[in-house]
Amino acid sequence: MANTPPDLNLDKLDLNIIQQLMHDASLSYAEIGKKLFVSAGTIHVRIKKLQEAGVISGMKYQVDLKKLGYDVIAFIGIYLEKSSLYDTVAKDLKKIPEIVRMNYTTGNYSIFVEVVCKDINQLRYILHDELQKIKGIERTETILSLEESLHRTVTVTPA
Amino acid sequence: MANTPPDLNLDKLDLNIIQQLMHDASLSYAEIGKKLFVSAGTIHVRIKKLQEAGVISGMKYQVDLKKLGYDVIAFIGIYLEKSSLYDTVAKDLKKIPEIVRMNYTTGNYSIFVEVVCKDINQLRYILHDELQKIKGIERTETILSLEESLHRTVTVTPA
DNA sequence: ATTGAAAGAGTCTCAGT
DNA sequence: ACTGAGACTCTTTCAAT
Repeated sequence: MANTPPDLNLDKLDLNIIQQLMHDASLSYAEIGKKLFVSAGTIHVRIKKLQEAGVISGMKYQVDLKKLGYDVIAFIGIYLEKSSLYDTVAKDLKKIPEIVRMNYTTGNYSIFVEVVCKDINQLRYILHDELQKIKGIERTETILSLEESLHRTVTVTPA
Repeated sequence: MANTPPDLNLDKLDLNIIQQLMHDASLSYAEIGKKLFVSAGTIHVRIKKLQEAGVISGMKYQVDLKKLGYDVIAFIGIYLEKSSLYDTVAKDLKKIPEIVRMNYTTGNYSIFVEVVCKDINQLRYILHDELQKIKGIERTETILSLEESLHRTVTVTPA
């Protein structure tokens, strides 16, 4: 359960590169280098090192899911009959493709998930048909997002 | 308040391209084209069209925040004194850089936010010092993530 | 709308410092 | 560990279909 070894000896340059790439992965090495006053080759070496260390992994396009008809974002808090059922329930939840995120949590809920789906009917289907079938869930509480007013990534630049 | 015009006339090819790129933006046009049995030029034209329509926007690197020392993910449900205070409270919340996501919600809470920070001390600081200062917040409820067991994106491939 | 080829830009490797 | 230049690959444009 111990955490990943924390000290990767990342210097200011590494953190600055990460900060750039986590916001825009399309920047060229030359562009990043220019901003940070080093050559494109150096940026290349650093990025390779960061990838090998697993600090940065793949790049993904941002997709506007609303434009694809996915209008509903909901958060669902799940109460378990026994908290020892976490593993088995988690396994079943993962099979539902609309569940995009799942956290084991403290507080009221044992499991907290995020669902993205097309409309309220589909959400009802997930809540009433799919979740009800899973053994070990006592009850659920749904928080429906009416508007997502912020979605960004944390700033990692050194102080 | 009306939604974005839904019909962009996306065909199967468009959806397949989106599906590929939202998982791995580093694929070359030639690679995607090979998988989908069209030329690289066609992929290029389609991606350009999708970008202009805003269906896909920038690409971002995935960053392992744990390896950078960000060990804490928490969800905070916020109760407002009056729900009309949403705009002004939202504006103040956005100033806190550790708040990475914010939704206006139904259910128990009026506002639901996600926080990413380095340790529990920093979380306490955000809860006790930063949030307390914001006018209009009645109280908050914190859900701490002990483990993130799933984080993926919804599947958009046509049925 | 799709294709294939040519021009331009970016990545990757490596010898030198 | 950083640099700069050459080899290679990818993106971008465009004339033809």
